[in-house]
Amino acid sequence: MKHLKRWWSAGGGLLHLTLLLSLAGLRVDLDLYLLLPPPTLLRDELLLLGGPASSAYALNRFSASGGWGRAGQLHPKGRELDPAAPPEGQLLREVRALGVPFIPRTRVDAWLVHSVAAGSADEAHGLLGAAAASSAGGAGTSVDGGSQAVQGGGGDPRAAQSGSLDAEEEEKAPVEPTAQVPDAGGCASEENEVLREKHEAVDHSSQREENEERVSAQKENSLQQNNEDENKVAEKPDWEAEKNTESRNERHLNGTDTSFSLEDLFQLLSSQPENSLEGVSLGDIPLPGSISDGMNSSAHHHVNFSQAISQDVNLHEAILLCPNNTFRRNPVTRTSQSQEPFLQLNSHTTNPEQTLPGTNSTGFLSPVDNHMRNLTSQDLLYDLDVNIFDEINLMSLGTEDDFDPINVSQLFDERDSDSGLSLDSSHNSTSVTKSNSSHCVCEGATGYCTDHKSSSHHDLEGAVGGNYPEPNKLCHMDHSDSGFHGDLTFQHVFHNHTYHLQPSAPESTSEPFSLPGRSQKIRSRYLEDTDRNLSRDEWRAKALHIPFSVDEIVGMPVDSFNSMLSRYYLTDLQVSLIRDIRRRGKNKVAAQNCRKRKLDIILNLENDVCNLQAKKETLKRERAQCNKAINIMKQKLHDLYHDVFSRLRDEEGRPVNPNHYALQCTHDGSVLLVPKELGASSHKKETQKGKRK
DNA sequence: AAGGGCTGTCATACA
DNA sequence: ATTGTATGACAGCCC
Repeated sequence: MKHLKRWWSAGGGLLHLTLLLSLAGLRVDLDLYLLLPPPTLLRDELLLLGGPASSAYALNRFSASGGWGRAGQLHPKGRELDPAAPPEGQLLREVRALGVPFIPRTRVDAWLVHSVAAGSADEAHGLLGAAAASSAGGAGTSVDGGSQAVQGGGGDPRAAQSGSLDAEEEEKAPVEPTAQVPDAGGCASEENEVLREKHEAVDHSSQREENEERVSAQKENSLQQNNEDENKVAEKPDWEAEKNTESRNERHLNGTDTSFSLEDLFQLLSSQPENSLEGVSLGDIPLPGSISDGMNSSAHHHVNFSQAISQDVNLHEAILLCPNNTFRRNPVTRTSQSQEPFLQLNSHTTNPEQTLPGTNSTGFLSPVDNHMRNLTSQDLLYDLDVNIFDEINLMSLGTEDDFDPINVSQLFDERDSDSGLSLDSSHNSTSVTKSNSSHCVCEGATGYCTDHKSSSHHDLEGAVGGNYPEPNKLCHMDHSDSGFHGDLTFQHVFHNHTYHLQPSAPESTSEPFSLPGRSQKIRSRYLEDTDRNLSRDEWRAKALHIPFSVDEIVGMPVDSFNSMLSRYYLTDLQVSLIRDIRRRGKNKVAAQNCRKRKLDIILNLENDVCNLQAKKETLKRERAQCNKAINIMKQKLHDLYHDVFSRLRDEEGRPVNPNHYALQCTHDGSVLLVPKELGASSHKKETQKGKRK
């Protein structure tokens, strides 16, 4: 934390940092995510360092803060900004106001957003805000404060600053510590204190006063204007953003990529005097290619910035193509190692110097860079206040795709509550799909999805885990392996788009986003619905940043499952949750099978009943027929009997009385006329003899 | 609003 | 002892 404070307090260092953040903000959604370890590892490393960032601590903070009180400061619904909400960071709110997933997936991502938004980097806000807004609104979705900042930055740098500052003040004004949010009140005030400290670290009081005056005047029109901007942007066709991406990809594929790279930006910025950098916005930078072309019209500012920000690929190109880059690795190797979270931790520590070789060459970021270079990973992690990490963690949770902190808190608090959502609910047609992964692959060498739809993918799939490779493909985690390589910082690149390509995911369906003609509102609605369709376990896994998908956890063989648990460095809480997810998932499938089986049994029994009833009717008919035949035969026998007796005569010629005599058949086939008494007795004797035999 | 169906989850027993 | 499976019971959601 002291390093951070040093950064904040040191003017030049702060400028460098803010510029670094600004530049990183161009790829906050990408580069920093690549360079930083997953929060789990951060927390674990903190735990190893003796820090209180254990899972239990996190949970305690979680519960102590009123569930997701802190995270609740972040608007669960991106577009519906609550003016009374506590400060969550201007940039964050701007981005979230865009309704697009500018999502800090890592704690440091969130920290970047949070820190910059805290007001200590106002001079960079024009850059970062515009960059973030453009990054988030890469598909031409910039609205609200973000668009204001961007539009201001496009024409006049000062206007860009003021625009972003205005937007910031607009957002901050209603969220003063006295914000009337009961559930997050305590946390809000606490966080506001932190924000205030950060504000005091950098003196922008004069600007703030000016802006506050403007805010009071513009406050009334802000919401209306935001709505207008939103509607305006919402009507922008999707093909516009896709067109930019396609053109960029085309240029990249043709090897004539003249697009604006971060390396260019570094050089441009480094060529500027440090003092003048404060007023630098992207609008001042002569952006080559289509970007600069688009800058001619202020009406296309946010689009141009989208283009500029969408050059995130070029950051990787700048890194990958750097001649000093000793950590470049062939894609196969990177892919093979792209799934190891632990390596992301290493990449985190190597981030400052290894991921920005161009900055070293230019010496642009030397103060910060040197400072960062002197820091070990433990220093960085230990110096960063654990509370910050927890905040960031919650923020990152809260900012991920309309994340509803209340829901998550309920997920943890109310074990008995049922979401009523099946796993398949996330696999329905509205689920985020991986069909867009091909789009990501086309992004070029980085293979990273830069548009917001891809970002949402990462949130939905990456956070929960997406499609990780089978454990046998995973690199074995070895903390003692200090010989990490900087190229591991790119693991997420391949990791992300690789598991997007995994065809095994049952939820893979065609993404509606790829359909032309759909409005941004539909997209946002779609994202919201998609998030809502996340099952409880998926939310839980997402909340704990478990790097496996629920389907994987459930469907994995026990050997692979145990191997996976042993290979990954997971907290007890994560392991417990994974086992619970597996148990619940298995049991859910078992219950489904059980019910299906029960239904089948019932159906079979009903069929049996029907068949037996039919058979019974048939047997009844047969019995009736048999009885009828028997009666006929009886009648015939009776008639024959009387006919025979009518013809019989005794020795005196008199008719034989059938009541006194009976006809008896012998074994030799002859028929005897015997008196009934003798016949009865003889019959008895024969039967007795037969029994004796 | 009541009720039935569906689903997820838990507890328990058993293999 | 652990794990998976089966099933009754319960609760929540939806129609």
